Amino acid sequence: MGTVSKALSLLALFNHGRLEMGLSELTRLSGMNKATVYRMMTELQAAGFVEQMNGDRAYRLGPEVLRLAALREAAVPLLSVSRDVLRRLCDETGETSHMSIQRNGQLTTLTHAYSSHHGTRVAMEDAEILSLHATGSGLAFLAFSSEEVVEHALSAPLVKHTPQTETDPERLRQALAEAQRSGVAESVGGFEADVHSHAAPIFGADQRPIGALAVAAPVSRMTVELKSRVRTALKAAALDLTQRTGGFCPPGYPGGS
Amino acid sequence: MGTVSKALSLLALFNHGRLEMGLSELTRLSGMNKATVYRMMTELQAAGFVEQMNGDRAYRLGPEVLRLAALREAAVPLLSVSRDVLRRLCDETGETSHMSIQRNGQLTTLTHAYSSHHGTRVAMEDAEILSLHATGSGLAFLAFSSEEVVEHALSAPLVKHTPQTETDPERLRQALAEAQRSGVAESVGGFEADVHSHAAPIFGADQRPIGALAVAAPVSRMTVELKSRVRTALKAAALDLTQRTGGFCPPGYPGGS
DNA sequence: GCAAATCGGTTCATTATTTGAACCTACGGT
DNA sequence: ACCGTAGGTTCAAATAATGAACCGATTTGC
Repeated sequence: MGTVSKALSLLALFNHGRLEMGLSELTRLSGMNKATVYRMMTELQAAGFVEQMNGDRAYRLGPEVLRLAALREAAVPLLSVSRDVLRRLCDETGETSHMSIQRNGQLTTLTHAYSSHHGTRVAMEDAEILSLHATGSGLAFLAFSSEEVVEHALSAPLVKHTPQTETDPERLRQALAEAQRSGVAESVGGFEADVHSHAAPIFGADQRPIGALAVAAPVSRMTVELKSRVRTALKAAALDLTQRTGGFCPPGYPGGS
Repeated sequence: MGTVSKALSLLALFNHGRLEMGLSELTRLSGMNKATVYRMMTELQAAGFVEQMNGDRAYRLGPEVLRLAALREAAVPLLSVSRDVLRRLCDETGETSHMSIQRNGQLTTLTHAYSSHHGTRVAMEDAEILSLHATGSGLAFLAFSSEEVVEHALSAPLVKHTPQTETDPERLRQALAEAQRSGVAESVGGFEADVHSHAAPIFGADQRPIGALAVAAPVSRMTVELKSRVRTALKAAALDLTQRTGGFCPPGYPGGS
């Protein structure tokens, strides 16, 4: 692994639980030498990828990532299109919706929308990592991924996030088969208790899944009628998002050619 | 300069005019050896900072920058607060509004909002680099920056973007003095012909300016009445944004304590 | 109130990595 | 067939990364 990769791996250590980190923490988590980490952070800081605030010695992500994200959006308008699609998906279903993309074997939520239709709703945070086996999004993504990806995901230890989390590979494969048939995957309380999530995959220009679109509702509100409405709206929204971002559905995908 | 900085400088080459670049172009622009650039781009790609699409060999920014931007937003909610502030600023003035931040001596627009009040409006792109001497945003930023920053900006060759661009350092300093008094800077057709922009600075936790908030209108619509409304709304909006992002106005700033 | 631990930051000889000229193959234009 | 340019690869030489030890300042434990 080159020096550049090591430096970038420091950025990968940031997540929702660790929005700020000191030098020692970065050193511990990365397993690298303190001097090495220090020099790398100094270079990352000079480039604006991280910053150290007033007096505080902790590092946090810097403004340059915003500039790059804006440019990425200019090249591939995934977020702006998603926000539009999510807004309508929310309005149609009355529930929280969110979009996530895959990177490095992980699904990360990037944006979400809330409905004001109900007093209670499922709360979301952007940049959260979703479990592949325990969320609707994860299952929707896996259902249309290659066998190697599925095998890799299901052979790893399957975390039991809640008592309801399904961790039996055989039954998970059944869920994937069902999602392949209908185009929509679901998970009931698998990631967070009391949350029933439906999700459909988003495809890239190469017809492979790049992420997922999901609707998350409290278990108590998920009636047969709402399920039907969610599934219909979700399929249309995912197809819309795929097409408007220059993607194509694979031949076997139900509903969209 | 270390290897990491060199690799990150490759990312800095991306801008609105160059959303995608091939290996040769990157090599030429960076002035580095082709093999070096190739290895660095390979590492950046492995980390998800750039990607090469199907068959096409050109590189573009990758999905990892979106994840980092979402985390930066979680730590410092500048964009989300800005979008809210810009929306209202638009509604109040009926004109296009935008927000930009400073990085490395350059002002980059990060987000904007349009009004649907008029049939015509000033068009914006995110991630555009704003001239410091020829835009309201640039002048608003400089007006509250240190003397070294102002001197550095005004001693560099001042590009004449349009026939109306003011390039006389002496008169620009007068404009800065006026902005210091009122808290709002303006530029009439200095960056793009027929665009009249007003702007106010945004301050960080250290009381130094971090960027600017601006309203851009067609010159023909900028009446005395509208100017007055824009200036009032802008001052309130900039103060609001500064405070809601944890910033503080400097002692000498008019209007805000 | 003192000692030990921890923090961010720095040094410098050793070592491993980066570097770059040259080379390869493919492709499009003339 | 020739030339220019593209992306990608090789390997000896040169340069930059590394890490143990060290420093001063806080913080923690007792």
